[in-house]
Amino acid sequence: MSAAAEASIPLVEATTPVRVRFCPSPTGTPHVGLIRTALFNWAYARHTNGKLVFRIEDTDAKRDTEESYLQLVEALRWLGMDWDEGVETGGPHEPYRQSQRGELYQEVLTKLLEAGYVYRAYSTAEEVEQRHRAAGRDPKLGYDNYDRDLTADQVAAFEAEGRQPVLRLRVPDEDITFTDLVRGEITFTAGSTPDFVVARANGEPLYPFVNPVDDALMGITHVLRGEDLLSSTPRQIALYRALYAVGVAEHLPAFAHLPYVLGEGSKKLSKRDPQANLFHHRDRGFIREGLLNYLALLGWSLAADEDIFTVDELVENFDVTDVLSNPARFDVKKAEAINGTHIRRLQAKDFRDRLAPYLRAQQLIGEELSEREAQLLDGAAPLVQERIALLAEGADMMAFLFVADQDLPIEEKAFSGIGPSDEVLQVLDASTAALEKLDDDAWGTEAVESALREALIDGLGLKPRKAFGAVRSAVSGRKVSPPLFESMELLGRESSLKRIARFRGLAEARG
RNA sequence: GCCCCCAUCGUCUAGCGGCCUAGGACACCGCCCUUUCACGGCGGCGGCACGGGUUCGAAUCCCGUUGGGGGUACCA
Repeated sequence: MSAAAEASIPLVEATTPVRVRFCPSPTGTPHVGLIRTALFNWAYARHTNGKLVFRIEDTDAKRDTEESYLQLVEALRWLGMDWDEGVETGGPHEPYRQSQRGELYQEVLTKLLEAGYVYRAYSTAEEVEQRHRAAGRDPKLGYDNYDRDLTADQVAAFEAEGRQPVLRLRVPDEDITFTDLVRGEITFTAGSTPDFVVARANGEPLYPFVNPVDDALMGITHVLRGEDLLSSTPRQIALYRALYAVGVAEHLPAFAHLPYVLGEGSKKLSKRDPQANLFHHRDRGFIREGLLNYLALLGWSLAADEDIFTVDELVENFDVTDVLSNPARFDVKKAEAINGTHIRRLQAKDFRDRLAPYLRAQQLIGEELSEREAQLLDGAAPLVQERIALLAEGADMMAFLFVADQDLPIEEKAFSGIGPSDEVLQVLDASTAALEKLDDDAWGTEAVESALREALIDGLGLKPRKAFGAVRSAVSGRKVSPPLFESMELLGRESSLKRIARFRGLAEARG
């Protein structure tokens, strides 16, 4: 167990086929930072033609939930990040949920214990602190490695007291250095890593143990994970060396610590913050192309003068070594802008299909599209596609088409800014007169436009900006709507006239 | 306290010793286009945290300071 022997664990080589993993704990709804980590792992696997393993670290029964697990799976599937081995799909290293790998951990623990890399520790936290005080050291120093070399008598005495020992790894008293793929060489000074607990007194193995053990067992070559785990790396390296010595690990994986995703201020985006919730963004109408593009931009970039790229371009160009080491703030405005660009790039049919669920969520259309609903959706989709950044906005913007004339909500703002009341009535009357002259079969965008222009611009001498405001308010109930004439064509003659009449009544009543 | 990470416009970033009087994107502000809102086009505002080195030359390398963040658990 000499230091030299431990240090001889081979590193992963450039030619080693890449095996990365995504190993979340199912505690709560998927966080965008976590998803960004998944994305980088996935992109790296695909870029290098390697494998992505999807493992679940559910060793904390108190916090893990099945619902959260299901959400994780749903999240990856929605975003199109497929995995080669893992939960749901299986693979050569099953099972992929740590809660089902207890026996494996016990075997490894036994090997380590027998080889002397792990030892039984009986000290309580209070005793450790007392010893620090007695020696004039800072009591907050952490474990003092006291139980490393207990004599047989001491052990017997503790056992006789009925004390249940935890298991600790013997961490070599030397500097631990490794080369982080995003940060370069990092050295943790000797003595800053106390012997840590690998298994509770009741035998349950802990995260700092099971995570590297599974990585070793599953042949993981590159560990791309959050920056928060950077400081646990020396412990893991120490463990890896021991695992190598007992034949469980064949190499030390390369590490890459990805920068944090920050929220407001300089704090890590909190799980409590709605911005952190992946599904919140989906519900608002982010599409996978847009969200993935934005998330990738948090720490990585494709080119100096282009922020927009496809998932394929990401995969083709992504390399962990290009990831920045400094944290990035999650900026919804920019995320939305990028999403809007991707929405505009969608094929008309594709856009229409992706919009439908958002209309359904607002109960504007049924499960099965009626002929009329399909017609409205087909007609209105191209009208909103270039004016929105989120799908939910699109549904919102075309909602007026899907409600009955008498039920159309008229926003308060729809009455303001469209001119004095008598002028509004005049505009509405002139519009009605002009539109009534159009037959049902003559009704169309062009015809409506020329009829209204003739009546309002030429007839009443109004500026276009002024002229159509009242009609827009009447037809859509809003100040802002998709293009008016197209909207009226979709709505139809009868409906358009009814809405104008209804709005006229409301406007008149208001005085 | 100790250990570790980070530091370019408000934000995300390009930059990896001379191409930088620092480029792009989002946001913001003008103007143009225009039936609203968007889209699109044009222009503007705005940054190398600070101090020392190294070098003919530093945003780029080194050291320090300051400021942020993380860890220091029988959580993950």
